[in-house]
Amino acid sequence: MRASRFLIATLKQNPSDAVAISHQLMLRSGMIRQLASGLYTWLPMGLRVFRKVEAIVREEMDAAGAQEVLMPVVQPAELWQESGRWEQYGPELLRISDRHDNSFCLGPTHEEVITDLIRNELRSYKQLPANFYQIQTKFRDEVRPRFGIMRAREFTMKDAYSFHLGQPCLQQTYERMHTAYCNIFNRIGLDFRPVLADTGSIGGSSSHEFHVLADSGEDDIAFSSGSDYAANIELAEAIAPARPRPAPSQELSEVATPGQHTIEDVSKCLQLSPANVLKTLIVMAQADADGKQGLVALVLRGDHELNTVKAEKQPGVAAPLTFAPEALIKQTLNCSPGSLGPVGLKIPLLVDRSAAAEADFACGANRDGYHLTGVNWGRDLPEGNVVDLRNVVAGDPSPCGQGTLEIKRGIEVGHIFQLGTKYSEAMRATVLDENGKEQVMTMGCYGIGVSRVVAAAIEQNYDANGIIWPDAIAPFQLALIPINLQKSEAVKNYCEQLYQTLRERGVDVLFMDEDKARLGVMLANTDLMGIPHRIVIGDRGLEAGVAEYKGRRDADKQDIALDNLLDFLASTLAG
RNA sequence: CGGAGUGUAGCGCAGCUUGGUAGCGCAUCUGGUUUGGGACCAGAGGGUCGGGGGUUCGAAUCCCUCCACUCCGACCA
Repeated sequence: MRASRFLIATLKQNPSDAVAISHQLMLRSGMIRQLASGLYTWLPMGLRVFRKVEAIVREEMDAAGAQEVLMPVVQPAELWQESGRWEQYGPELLRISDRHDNSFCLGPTHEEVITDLIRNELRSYKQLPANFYQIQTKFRDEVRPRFGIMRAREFTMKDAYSFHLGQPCLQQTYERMHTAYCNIFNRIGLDFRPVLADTGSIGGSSSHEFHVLADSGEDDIAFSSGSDYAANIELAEAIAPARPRPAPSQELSEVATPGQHTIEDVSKCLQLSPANVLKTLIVMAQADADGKQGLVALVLRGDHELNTVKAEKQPGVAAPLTFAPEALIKQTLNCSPGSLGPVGLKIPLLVDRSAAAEADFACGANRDGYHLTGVNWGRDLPEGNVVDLRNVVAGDPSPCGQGTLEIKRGIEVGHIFQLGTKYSEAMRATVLDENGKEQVMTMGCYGIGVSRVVAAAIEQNYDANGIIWPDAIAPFQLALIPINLQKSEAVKNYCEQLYQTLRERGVDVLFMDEDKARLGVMLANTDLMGIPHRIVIGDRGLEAGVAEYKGRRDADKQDIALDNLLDFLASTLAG
């Protein structure tokens, strides 16, 4: 490609409303422009990257035996009513009406449409397993779009849906997709991890997320130092401490702690470590048959953080997890939240494993302005109902039994689920089995955020000068930069010839052929755009028989003999 | 949805308190000088000052109202 015929829309200044690195660099390098909140146009430069990601995803999905389809973005309300999600899905689902006043939505995902298709097209168990995918625009009316492409309202997703008779068959395809996803992210060249994940609102049993590791990620991922165990922190199990609980050594006593409400205040005041001060959180209980909601107390060590996903899965706890309003706590328990404790509390108690292993601990006295010290489970209050309630922290023993946990930030770029029969059941997607009996199909679904991968790749690969693309998805592999193109016939002839040769060899080369372009501007632009390799050709070099080469990550440039240049590039670009 | 903020040339901003000819830097165009790491000189073009309403002789500036966008939080495949 000739730069003179290609939109290079780089910006020197950073647009003021971009915060995330990828958002800033995508705007500055001329990859995208914002149209409205959460809506972006892909410029030629950005689209080249996008297409390369798409191509890799497509190749690996095809190789894994999936078939490509393309389903509409606009979907009839009837299908969503059939699955029950027309009501379940919140305002994220953009609902629209046509001129006949029929209801539709913009698809945030395509389970309903594919299930509808498949129930009509597949009749026999002999056609299973089957896996269909598409690369399609999705729309989710996010409460707060942010970070540019990373969390846009309109985005592109590769979504695949598999159909099976029975769990074992689903398991096989699931594993095949797991492998395909690893292949995809390896080929793109990202540092990523598959991690165990919560299934969230899509439902189903087993689930893995694929995370690109980057400090700017929105998710916390827990890894074992001793095995390949990795899980989203939402899910990572905090196992009970290995050491047995020490025997009580102190007497129970009540101390005045006026005005001390937070764990920090109380532990300072009592001169105890926060780990030895238990906190008591009051949440709403599941409604009983009459629709009445009581309260449940959650007890954790002061230095630990409540894991809401774990808490709302506990029997008796309302989902979604809702903290009890302060007024209700005062009315029911006669005490403010800052002085609550598990001793003598008249509501159900759920005790975190680590909290249950504390002896001689402090906690609220259930009397405003007072705390208890020297409290011991079994002696001063009944052993509670001990469960896993907290977020793991770095240094915790890994639930796999080997090593300790380490925590890193990740950007979720892929998610695979075993859906089971949630949609096929609701929408009666069945086939005849070998006995001629109707069987509901078991489903899996597998997503990759194609547009988000582009942003995530930047979050993981940039420096002060701009983007550093992994070779596999760079908009151009090589920048060809002439010095004094308009003055030097020698430079012009050499570059034109090299450009032709490289094109014939299939190299994605960007020839910076604009007459008046200055060297500094070209170098700054190609760095900003993240082109992984560059060659500079000037009169001095030509006279000396060399071209200057620099890799985007290299500290120094190097001279390459012109005789050697094509071979050098062939091996460098391949590697 | 709660809190905060911003809308003035393609981008980044000043001007608003105290109403009186709409400015600066970058970018763009023309001419010239330059040319080995984001040049310089001279000139030019480009604005419904987010929209509507009001006050006033006069509104970017004061008042009312609507809209858009951003940030923090809550939320989230």
